[in-house]
Amino acid sequence: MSADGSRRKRQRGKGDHPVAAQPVRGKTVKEIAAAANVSVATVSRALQRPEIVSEATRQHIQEVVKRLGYTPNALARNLRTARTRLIVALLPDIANPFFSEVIRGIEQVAHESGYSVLLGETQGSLVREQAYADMVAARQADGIITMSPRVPAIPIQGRLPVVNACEYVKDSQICSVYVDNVTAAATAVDYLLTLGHREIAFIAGPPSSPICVDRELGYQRALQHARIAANPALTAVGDFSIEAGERAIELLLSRGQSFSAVFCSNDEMAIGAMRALISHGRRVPEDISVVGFDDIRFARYTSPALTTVAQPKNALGREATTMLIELLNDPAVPPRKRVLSADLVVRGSTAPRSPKPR
Amino acid sequence: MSADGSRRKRQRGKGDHPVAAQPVRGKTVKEIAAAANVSVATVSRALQRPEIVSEATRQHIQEVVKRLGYTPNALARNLRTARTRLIVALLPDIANPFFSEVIRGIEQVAHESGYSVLLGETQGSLVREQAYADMVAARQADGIITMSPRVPAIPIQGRLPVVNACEYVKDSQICSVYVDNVTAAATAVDYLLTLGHREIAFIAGPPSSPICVDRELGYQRALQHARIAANPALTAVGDFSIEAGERAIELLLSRGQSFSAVFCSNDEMAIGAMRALISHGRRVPEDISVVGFDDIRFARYTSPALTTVAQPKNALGREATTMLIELLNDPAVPPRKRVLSADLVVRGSTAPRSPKPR
DNA sequence: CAATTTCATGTAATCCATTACATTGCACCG
DNA sequence: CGGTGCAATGTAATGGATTACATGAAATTG
Repeated sequence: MSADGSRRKRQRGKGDHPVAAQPVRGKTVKEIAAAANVSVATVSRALQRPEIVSEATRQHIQEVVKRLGYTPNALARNLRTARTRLIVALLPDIANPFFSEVIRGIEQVAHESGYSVLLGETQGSLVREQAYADMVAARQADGIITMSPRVPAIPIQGRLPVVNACEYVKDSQICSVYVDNVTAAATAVDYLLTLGHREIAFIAGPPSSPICVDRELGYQRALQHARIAANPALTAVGDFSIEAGERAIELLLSRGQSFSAVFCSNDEMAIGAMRALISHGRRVPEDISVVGFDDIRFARYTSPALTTVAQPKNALGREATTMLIELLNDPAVPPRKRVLSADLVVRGSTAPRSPKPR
Repeated sequence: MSADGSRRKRQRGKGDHPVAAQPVRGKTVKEIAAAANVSVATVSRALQRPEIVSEATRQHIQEVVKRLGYTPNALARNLRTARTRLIVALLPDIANPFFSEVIRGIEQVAHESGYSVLLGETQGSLVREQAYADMVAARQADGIITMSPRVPAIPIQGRLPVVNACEYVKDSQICSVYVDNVTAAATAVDYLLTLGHREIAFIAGPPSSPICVDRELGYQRALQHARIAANPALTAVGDFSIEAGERAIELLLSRGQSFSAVFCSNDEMAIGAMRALISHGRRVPEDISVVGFDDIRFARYTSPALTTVAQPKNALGREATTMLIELLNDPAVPPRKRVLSADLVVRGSTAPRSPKPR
């Protein structure tokens, strides 16, 4: 039958992609068992729990495994055991250096606990987030750490194996780890106030993200404490990119309002802001002070070096992963939100308000 | 034979990790088939190739699937079909912005072809690389794109489903996509020469990476063409980090050799170099010109903005993925090395050699 | 109208490893 | 010496989806 075998009827849908002709399958336990003259069970045991196999058998099997170059099929294993020991970390944007440090923390804890981490870049797209989340529903991964302010829907029963890092969602069922953005932002603005600044502009992040709302809240709260009326004309909104920071400054300057300091919702926008200010002939920090948020690696290397709010990036990652693994080990642990604190790092981009403004 | 025998049953190896008590298993085709009053085959078909199932049945099944919240178990599917439609991209360092753009290119092509991409950060560790590569041997992924100058061993028969991007290995069996680093580096150094520089320092990258050797080669070749004797005292080696760039400058300056320009093997080291130069009272570019390599996103935002060699990052990623998918579809395609070209981007960190040096 | 396709669906084999349960053999006990 | 316990290993069920092959009904053909 099918002497030629190859392209039978093979009718295919239109949206389909070419299919590999290559069903190269690897070695199986069976082959190893045969070669080693033992049963499949013994081979499996020799590999999974060597201590319950006799010394001689174990060595013999290991030798055969090595000689034949056998790697157990993880799909079969995971199918059977219903665990993958794999965590997917969703990051909105690899290009954003803020996340790299968080990832480090995630990987550290994951590896300590015998998990592997795979990263999925979502570029803020819900579709992409959902696609990666579906891997959990499809049992290809055990859990998810997401750094967007959203939790994808996963149609499984019981607790969602999802932890929110850096961001958080209202849903009290979802574990989160993040910093106290209100306080952190207020601290930064307070610092500007102590430097004598009164007209402090604010470059906000996307309002869809709760942490951005919080940062704005902190900004307003600090002003309020100092009995300074909020001036909506001093606020611009950006999307976290360097370019957005530049555009925000263009906008602020075009409004004709004077200001002697800018607080930015993240470092990249601060970098853009500094650049735009300089290209408009303002000196940083002599004319205008700039403060960022995150303390990305490059913040130290801008000139002037950026004063910013340092998030405990590594700790955020570590803590999130710890929570996720806890939850994977025991779905009954109560959900919790863990709030870390962030510290202001003073560098060269801030200075006391100069006597003659503008 | 376990003379110890202490904890009888449930005895576990020492390196073991806690095991979840939760074998929460999801819905299965069987349940859906039962609920929809059809056979499992029909359910599977309705989901995989809807066009071969009758309109009515298909709709009915889809309704049931939705109602019951069913997601097919990908492990079972992949086990059966021996394909995962998953590509793992190994990147040495997420913190390095160079790779982000490459990843973009990878994801674009992958998605167009119905593949998902997962990223594995290796931090240059062979062990980590190997761990991710093993996923292919274990059939958890179809192929690998690696951005290190190494190809992990994968014990499978036939062609290794591996493509090297940005870097390349000697092995002619392995597909690679990279830029002509020799020419690119030479172009950059030529440019410095046309600006009148004669004493050009070089900050090399790790010599373990062929592309770094090539960049050094390009540097030397350009000097040679200009009949300038190579001066080993003007070369320092770094590991691609900003800090390495700073240290390299410290070293070069400490040697007491004068130089009016520095060519760096990547942008981050160039950023570090600029910073170190400035903190030593040298002006960039008035006293010393600096050139980088890669054209990372931040290169445009340093002050002065960095002159650098722009790699076609997106194209590198796209091309590598195209190759990999080709190879996955037909393991018989001949291996090839694809060399793209890189362009010099002139910005503010370079200037003609000033008349009075030092 | 009988013969032949075609279509829609069902039955059951298959992918590969894990593991509950069964079996064997030996040491040790009273 | 028969019985008990344990270590080592084997047999076979299991996980969940895909799909070759089989079947029956409807459509087409001469």
